[in-house]
Amino acid sequence: MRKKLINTENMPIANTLLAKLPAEIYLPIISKGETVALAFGETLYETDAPIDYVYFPNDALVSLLTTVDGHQALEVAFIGHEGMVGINLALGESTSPMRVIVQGAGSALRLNAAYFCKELENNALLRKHINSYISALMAQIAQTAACNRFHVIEERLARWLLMTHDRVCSNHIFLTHEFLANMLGVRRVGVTKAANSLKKQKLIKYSRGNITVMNSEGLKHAACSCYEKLNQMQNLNTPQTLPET
Amino acid sequence: MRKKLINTENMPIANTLLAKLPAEIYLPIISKGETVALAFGETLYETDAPIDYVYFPNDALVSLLTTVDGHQALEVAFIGHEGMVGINLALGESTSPMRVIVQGAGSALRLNAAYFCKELENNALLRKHINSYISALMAQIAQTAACNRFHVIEERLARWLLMTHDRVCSNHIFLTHEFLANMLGVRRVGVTKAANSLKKQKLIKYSRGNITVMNSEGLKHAACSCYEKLNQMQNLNTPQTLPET
DNA sequence: AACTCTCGGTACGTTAGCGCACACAAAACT
DNA sequence: AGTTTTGTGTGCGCTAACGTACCGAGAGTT
Repeated sequence: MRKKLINTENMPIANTLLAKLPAEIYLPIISKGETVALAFGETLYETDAPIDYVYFPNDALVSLLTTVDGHQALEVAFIGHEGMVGINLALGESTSPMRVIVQGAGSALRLNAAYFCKELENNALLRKHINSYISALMAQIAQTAACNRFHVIEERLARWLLMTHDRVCSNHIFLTHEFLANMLGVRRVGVTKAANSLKKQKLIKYSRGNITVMNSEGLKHAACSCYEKLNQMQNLNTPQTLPET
Repeated sequence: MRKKLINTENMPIANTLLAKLPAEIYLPIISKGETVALAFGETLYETDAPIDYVYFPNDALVSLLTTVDGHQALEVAFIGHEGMVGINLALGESTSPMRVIVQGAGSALRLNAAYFCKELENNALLRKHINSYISALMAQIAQTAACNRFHVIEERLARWLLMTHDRVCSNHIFLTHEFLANMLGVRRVGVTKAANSLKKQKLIKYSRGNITVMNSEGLKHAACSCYEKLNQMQNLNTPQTLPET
């Protein structure tokens, strides 16, 4: 697949998983990979399809989805700059058990599968960090599962918007209700109702796919406790509030 | 903690994850561990508590649980002879992100954490198998999440009973509705209603915690498709039907 | 300017599951 | 034998979410 490449000359590594490694380790890795633009809606892996590349998102946002028979999709995990996409490769599997899509356009460092595996084998520190991330991701999936079971749509929507908001580092999010419904595993109408309620509380505003977070502090109160919990799991400290629009 | 040890002289290794390894690898491992009896209801790890031992269940059954604020527990994964308990250790974490309890009494091979880590480091084949299991477990958690979201209690109950039934290799299961409610993340009354319905269909019978599977084929029809899917993920072929009671 | 498409709002009847409370019988304890 | 505890059944009102369907307004197209 053709990819738009990005000139990385004067770009900081925004992926914090890689950034945790010492420069002498991540620099060669970066030089071997390429920074690509991931487009909104793009599918990185289909269910059970081979993993050709792994991705370390910078400002891109990626979702892991499960599907069941006739139902919609359901997001089970959320990957931003704190993580990596394609972990199954690190576990010795060549395919992805889930559908993986780009949920927020942005850039990511892409490594080809063979190189990544080789690097992983030779580099204990990299392995250590990746393993630790896998562990966190599992915990995240489990927490999300409980959240989906117990919390109402409005709380989950608020959480979801916040998590996206934190990672794109902008008050603007481009997402339709239809799309959100697929993430949350509910009807579009359900999202519309919840979103409307948040709008009435002046926490967000939106129009035809353009969502703006107006009051992120307020949104935190509207969200379930899973927001804080998931942040802690990923060792993300809740970022400082951006100037509101 | 004191543990009832079991004489393993003439016992086959029933744990199929270990059994997949060549004898020259698993025999030393077994000799270094001890086969312990896990009692029903026992907690192996609390949330975020250290992992002192890992377990390879034989006929014991273990559940991974998440909890959220005021709500009940929710089972996110199910581990029997096909797996191992304490995988986070294999990922370099010393604590368990979830509560882990014994859901079906039985025996398991127990290894202490330090020995397990050392063995894992020195033994690439073991590592490979464990990693592959971790990958399957993640997929299982994700699938269970979707199941909990989309399927009705009765289907989920049927699935759950079948999965237990398959692993204990007996038509008898000792479990109260109360307990099941905690696994499925629903009210006890919800379980009672679903169980009653299955009973009326003559698929199971029960009385005060003693559940008997009467018609496992029928139960498969009552269960959601996740049953088959989860079995495939764990490379379990659906076991042959036991003589019905 | 007319057309089409996409996105969001609203409405209606239905239902699975909730919270709660009470009843009853088997088992366990004293 | 009497008392308490535990496991199951039932009932009632309530609500979040469902399926479905229709409508209107912005945005893009020709």
